Amino acid sequence: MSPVRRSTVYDVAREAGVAASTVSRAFSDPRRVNAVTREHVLNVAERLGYRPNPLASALQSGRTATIALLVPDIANPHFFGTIRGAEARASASGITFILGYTQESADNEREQILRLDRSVDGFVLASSRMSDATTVELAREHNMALVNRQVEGLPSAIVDNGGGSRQIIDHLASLGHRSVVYLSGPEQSWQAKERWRGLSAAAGRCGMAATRLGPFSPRVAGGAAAADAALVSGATAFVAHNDLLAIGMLRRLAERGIRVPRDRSVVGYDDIFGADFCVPALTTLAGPHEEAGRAGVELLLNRVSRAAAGEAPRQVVLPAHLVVRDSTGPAPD
Amino acid sequence: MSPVRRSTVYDVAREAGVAASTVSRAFSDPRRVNAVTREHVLNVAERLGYRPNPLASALQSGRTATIALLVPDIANPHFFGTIRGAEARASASGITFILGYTQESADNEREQILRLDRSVDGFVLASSRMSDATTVELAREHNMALVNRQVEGLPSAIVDNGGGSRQIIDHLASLGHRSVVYLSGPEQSWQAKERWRGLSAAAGRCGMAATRLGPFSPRVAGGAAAADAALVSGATAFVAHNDLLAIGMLRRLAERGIRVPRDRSVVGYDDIFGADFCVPALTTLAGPHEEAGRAGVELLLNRVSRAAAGEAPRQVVLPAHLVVRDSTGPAPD
DNA sequence: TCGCGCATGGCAAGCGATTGCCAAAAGTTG
DNA sequence: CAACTTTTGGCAATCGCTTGCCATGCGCGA
Repeated sequence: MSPVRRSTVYDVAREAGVAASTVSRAFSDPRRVNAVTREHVLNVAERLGYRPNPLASALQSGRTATIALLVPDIANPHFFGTIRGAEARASASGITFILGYTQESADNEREQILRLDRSVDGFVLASSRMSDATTVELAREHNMALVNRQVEGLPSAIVDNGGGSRQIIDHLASLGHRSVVYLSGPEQSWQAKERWRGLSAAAGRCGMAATRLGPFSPRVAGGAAAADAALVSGATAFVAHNDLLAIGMLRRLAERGIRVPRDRSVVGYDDIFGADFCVPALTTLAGPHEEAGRAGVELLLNRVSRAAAGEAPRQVVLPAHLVVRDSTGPAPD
Repeated sequence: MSPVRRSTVYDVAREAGVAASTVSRAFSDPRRVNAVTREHVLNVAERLGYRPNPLASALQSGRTATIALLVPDIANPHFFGTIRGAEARASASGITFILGYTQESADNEREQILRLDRSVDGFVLASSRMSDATTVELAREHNMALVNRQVEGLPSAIVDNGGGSRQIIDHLASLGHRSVVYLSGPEQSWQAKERWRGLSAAAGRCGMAATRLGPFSPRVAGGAAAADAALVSGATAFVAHNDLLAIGMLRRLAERGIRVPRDRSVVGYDDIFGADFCVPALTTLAGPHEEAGRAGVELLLNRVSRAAAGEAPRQVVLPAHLVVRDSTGPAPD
């Protein structure tokens, strides 16, 4: 492997007949060095195959040009959009992208932040499971932005599932449904709360009965329990915490001989890969999750400059929209 | 954010009444310091909330406790298994995990390796698009392991798609098919070559006609072109480069009124999320991809010690197995 | 001609750990 | 008890870059 000695600022400096500081500035602060000198230094550097050592640079300057994205569950296709968007935005700025997996645990999340602290310039937390208090406290010492979670005083980018839930209710209401049950996700999930808040508020407005069951494991495997519970509830429309759960429910309902959408309607959230080709194709609340990931990184990168300018952190809200497919239909008699 | 001054070895040293070197050793080389002293140092460190700065440590020691996984395409669910496995194995060893996305480009891959070089202890390349020559050359200066790609002299972990392809042919042959067409993936894809090699060899052995078409974009969107081309070929069995392509083909075939599996049979590779609930459910060659990701990291971590012991790099081959679902059936008359 | 300011480059002190080497203390052995 | 080994801790150099501060030289106005 690497028995090769990489060249350093000093090698370049010697070869170019300047001081190391000049080499450093030629790369990082062009205005600080004469254009001719700079050109010369860059040429020599090129010839020697010099690349600045990011570790040494970070150690001295405190800037790592690296960010970390922490997600609760790598297995969940829902996060792929966020991951892609975040990675793309980071690499567009030449920033190294660390992916951390917190296993749906707030402690784990906290631990990763502490561990990575010095190695990154900041964190993007996707669907963070930490309490508001813990989050705020950590934010005092660590640069961070949230995705699909809002906490007072912190920059965040969310897909408006709360508001979007209204679209679900309107859709169901127009199909004649009078009762809906929400199959809830993890208890610490801010999104689960938002979704329920949106659903119950909208249901209230149009006189529809709304109940909540759960929590259920937000995976395909959780669908069986959710479907059974939903059937017992007597509601005609089932809204699942996410598409994985919804797909699992569809499967269970089919097993039990319940016809969707004739007997019951099913709605999910996220519009994940597969939502369009499961059977029946799933009606679901889609959102620009890739965009949210991108925005999360953007907010993080801007945070320091905004704070310096005395501006408040931004809370970006991206619109969600309902994709109507085959899993919803008129309420049964 | 972080106006806080983190404590350093020196703070701990002063507070504990020892030298900084002792503090350092208390953490990294326990045998080198008396058990009582060590305990004391650790207590003081704990009290001061000391955490070693990984950057400073890496700069001096050359060890970063970080690895990078490079994948061609974050959007492809096929890689999720690999990513999960690799992440899990890395974090089990307390190793920071960098995810890089190479956009199916060999140049990009190379550039990332050069860029990250000093920041990581090594690279795991998943389905690398680089030529053997480039790979070997880079491997001289960089610690790396391959997943789903074999190159002479480098450690690798692959899912045996070449061998597994025989299972596909056997399955199709037993259903009476006499001709098969392979809808190929990216030209630089080693896997695509392996799959075709396996298919054509096995087909030859049982007197089945095998042809190859393509390359096609290995995504759902590529399925339409692939399906149309496959139909023209006249073969009764279609083997797609991966499940995404296969799902796209199923969709196109349905549009065109071709019934699967009655009129044609379709097989994919990877058994991705969704392969079991698309319609018809997809027959596909499944493999332990998570395991492959894990093994890739494992090989990387062991590489240095094995090289020191004069052992040759290992080439791990993990078995694939055919999952028969509804997209394959008896050959039409 | 003198003085002043600005552009440019160099010096050297860090950043926070690791580690080779040395010395003192403690333990072993005959 | 002398001589020798082993254990343990400290010193100080080092990893490669950044950056505050100083020195030089030049242009330019008065």
